[in-house]
Amino acid sequence: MVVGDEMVNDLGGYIRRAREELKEGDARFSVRQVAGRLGVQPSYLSRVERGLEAPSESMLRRIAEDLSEDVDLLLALGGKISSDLAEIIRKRPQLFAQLIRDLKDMPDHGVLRLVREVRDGVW
Amino acid sequence: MVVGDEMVNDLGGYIRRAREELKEGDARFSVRQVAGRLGVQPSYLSRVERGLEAPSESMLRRIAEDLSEDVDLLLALGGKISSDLAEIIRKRPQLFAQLIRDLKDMPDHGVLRLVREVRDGVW
DNA sequence: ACAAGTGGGTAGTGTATACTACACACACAA
DNA sequence: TTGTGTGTGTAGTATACACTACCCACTTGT
Repeated sequence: MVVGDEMVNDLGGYIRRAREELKEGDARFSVRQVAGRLGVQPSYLSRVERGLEAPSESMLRRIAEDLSEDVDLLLALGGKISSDLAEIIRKRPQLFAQLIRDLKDMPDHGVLRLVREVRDGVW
Repeated sequence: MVVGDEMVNDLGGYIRRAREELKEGDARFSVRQVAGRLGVQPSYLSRVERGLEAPSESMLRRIAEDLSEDVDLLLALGGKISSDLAEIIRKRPQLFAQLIRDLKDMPDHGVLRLVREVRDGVW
């Protein structure tokens, strides 16, 4: 046993709901078949969906792809941050640390405006 | 043995330089004494400084404090991201993912301008 | 000569991570 | 009633992480 038989977060529930939804009308989304495509044991996927296991980043990526879910969201629910983002931050740690901490309490639409500004090359 | 006796990054060298510099004029910054204050074995600190060990986040925080170094920088050199930043990102993963990826290639002064904008509440 | 301090070598340890292997109980269809 | 599919329970495992404990060789001051 791994995580102490205690719930980890709501990653599992999210994955389960996503899979079950896909399963309506497509039998290829049973625990067994998804697990098969992921290359893991069905019981493992089952435990993940019940929040008893914390999958690795690469596993979460495979799950996200198979279920057509957003990778960053799934990683976040799994308590991880995409390694490419981590690398970007690690290259300029103080700069990004400052920015991110300042953005902590900014509402979504504020951050989004910033994103657009950057995108449109206002700088 | 832990890391395979191969260099991990330049975290060790950075720490060593910082410590040696402090040691000029203050004998309280020998490997032994610093290790003592950190609550670890001298040989462990020695291995860290030679890049043979990857210290935990809390250890890096203690080191940074003892040597008056920047925590975010040391964490970055150690391949980690401050857990408070990670948490901020995990709360709005897609939003921050987009922003950070867009900022990847922006020069420092560009990001800094953004930081100032946010700080001055331009939004 | 000796003590005290310097950095370093080697081995071992407890705990967590990220899984696998196999078996079980139930439901439904042929 | 056989077999095929569903999800799940339990146990075990290989590897990595983050250190500790102890010993060693060398230098420096008295």
